[in-house]
Amino acid sequence: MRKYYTITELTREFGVSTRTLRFYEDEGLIQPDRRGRTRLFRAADRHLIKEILRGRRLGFTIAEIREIIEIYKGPPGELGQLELMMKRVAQKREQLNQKRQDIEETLAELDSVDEACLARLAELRVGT
Amino acid sequence: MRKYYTITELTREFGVSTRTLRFYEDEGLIQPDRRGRTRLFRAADRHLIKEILRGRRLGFTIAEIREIIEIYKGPPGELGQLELMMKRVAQKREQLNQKRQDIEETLAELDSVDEACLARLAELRVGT
DNA sequence: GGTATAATTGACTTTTACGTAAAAGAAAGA
DNA sequence: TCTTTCTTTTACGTAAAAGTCAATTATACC
Repeated sequence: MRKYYTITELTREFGVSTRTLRFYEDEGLIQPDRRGRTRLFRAADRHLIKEILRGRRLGFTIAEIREIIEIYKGPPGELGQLELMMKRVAQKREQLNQKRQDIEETLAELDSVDEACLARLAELRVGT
Repeated sequence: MRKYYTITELTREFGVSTRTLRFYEDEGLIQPDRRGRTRLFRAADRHLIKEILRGRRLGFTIAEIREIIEIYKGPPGELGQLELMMKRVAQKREQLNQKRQDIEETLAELDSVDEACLARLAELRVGT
């Protein structure tokens, strides 16, 4: 287990710019330590970055990603808060299910395009 | 089968603005007919809009959505083109598989959050 | 101790995907 | 005919998510 990661280590690992990581810090998504003015990222920050980029790939906005991250921060103690949290989880789950369905549909269409291509290729080989 | 849809019919059906549909036309994603200056959308346009919005939900940019739409336009005749097309299909499939994996991971984390919530609820009921 | 190398902040710019407002034509109902 | 209700084009505006550039400041290596 390493203690700290530098910002450029992480930009290389994840293929993002330093500007991006600083932007995520400004947005409050990560809170790296400091030694002087230099940022020191811990494993927790690194993990958060992974989750941010995952959300980004799925087309979530920063605001939506923030929601997801706050959900991860663990269940609160109070009853009302707990119910609110579970409602949010249910909402996110619905969004994700919608996206999953969108993916399945798109993949199915790509499959049929692929088949059509193969069919056309076969025709060409026979010599249309 | 209806012949034409007006722009507002479609905005209501899909919950988007007229500006959005005109924007998609400017971008060359749809090509509605005209009667005078008024746009008349056919079933094919309506179907394309569905696919555009599906891509949008998945976080694809307009450029990426355009790529997908051009793939749908059916296999070309020439060999080189066919191979290029199949390569593109394979690329899109990879992107979608990545997104699917992202979704599964996120859903799994939401599941464990949910469990933690339920556990905490049970504790509260017993009276911690 | 000088000189690359890496990191910082701050400000300005850019791109994407529309929103919004203005001005005007066309169709439809009272 | 008057008034709504749609629709159009043109043009400018904007929010999100960084990119880019400049001016500094440390750090590290030789």
